[in-house]
Amino acid sequence: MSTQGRRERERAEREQAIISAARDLALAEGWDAVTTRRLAAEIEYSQPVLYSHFKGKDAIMAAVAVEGFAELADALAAARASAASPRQAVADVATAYVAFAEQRPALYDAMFTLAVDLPFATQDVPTDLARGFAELAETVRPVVGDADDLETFTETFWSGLHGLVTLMRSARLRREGHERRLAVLVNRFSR
Amino acid sequence: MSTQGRRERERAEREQAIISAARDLALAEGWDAVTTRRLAAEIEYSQPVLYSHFKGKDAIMAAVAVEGFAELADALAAARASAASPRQAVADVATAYVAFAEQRPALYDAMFTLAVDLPFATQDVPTDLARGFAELAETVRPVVGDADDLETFTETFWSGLHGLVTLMRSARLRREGHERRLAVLVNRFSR
DNA sequence: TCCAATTCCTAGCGCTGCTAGATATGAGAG
DNA sequence: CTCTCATATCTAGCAGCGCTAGGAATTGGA
Repeated sequence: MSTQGRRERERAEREQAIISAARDLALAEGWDAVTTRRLAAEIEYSQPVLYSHFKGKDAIMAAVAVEGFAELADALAAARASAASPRQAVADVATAYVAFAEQRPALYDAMFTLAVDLPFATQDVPTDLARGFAELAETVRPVVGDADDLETFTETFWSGLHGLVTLMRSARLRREGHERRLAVLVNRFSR
Repeated sequence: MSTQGRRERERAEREQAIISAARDLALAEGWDAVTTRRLAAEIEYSQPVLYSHFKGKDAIMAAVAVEGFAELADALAAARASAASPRQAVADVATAYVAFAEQRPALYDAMFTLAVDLPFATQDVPTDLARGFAELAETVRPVVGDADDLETFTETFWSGLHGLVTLMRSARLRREGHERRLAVLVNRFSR
């Protein structure tokens, strides 16, 4: 009866191969280059196999995004843990957030601008996304004033980071003043 | 010799008709519904005519975005002009910015998240975009501290607004706490 | 060894942005 | 008034997309 176990394992491996291929291709050439045909060629199976694992291309992107949420949460946690002081932690976490988005732009897109629908309805996505959000919240907790509640404050700070990242990436903001803008944001949210 | 003048005029009218049709269709059904075939049907010409006016679909979206920059600048100017005090102006302009984005989501997308390439290289886009940015800058001028320079401060504030809008629109932030988040942002950037 | 169920692939649908080549239109010359 | 030529426009089609129906191959159990 181990045959069934092997099959399930192989199936799981193939599913992971699809996600990895999509991720690699997206990071290397952008999401427009990630077509179902190229993906199928990459995993050395035919196109319809993809649809036995995922409902469609959007679901594949969502799966890639899920991995991204875990990575982002880890990156933020590491930055917070190694910070010298609570105030420095805010700056370090902000820098880590921006660095994550800049180094994996396609991944960040999948997480926060594309694939609107699916992942937020499932179960494991909220876990990792919430973990990242919690890292952000714990980071700013020491600096949030009495007037604001933590959740609202965190969401607004997050929006600031997200805005900086996306506007710069779409060339609406020049790279040039980035450090200064980030400093202004951190400074404004640190008292 | 007025025939040539008439032709040029008709051609300009047709170009405007293309832009308007694209805009209306995008606002009504989203940019995915704006196909070159539907656009051609809308203006009652064949598809290739579109390509005698614009280099491609992206260029059409860019032209729609250009109109949007002018509208946004007007909306911000109106909000600033009617504000009771400098501090109130910051809140009112922020509200106007968000309202603009929420009421014309497809237009906002064309301006700030899609069509990355073209418009920022031409001449007339910077004009209206710069006008909107200048409105924002003049609004926050009274509240910017001595430590920050106006341009950096404005860009960061803008990023905050953009982040709030986009995260809410992609359902990463619930509509619910929007007013509180906007208040936090305005408050943090008003002293 | 044969059957049935599962797995997988071939082929194709309707759509997209875009374009080459043919056709219709209209202005100016004789 | 007619013919010619340039311009404007359309028909038809290409290559690619996401996705799927139906048949072929493979596999496990009787």
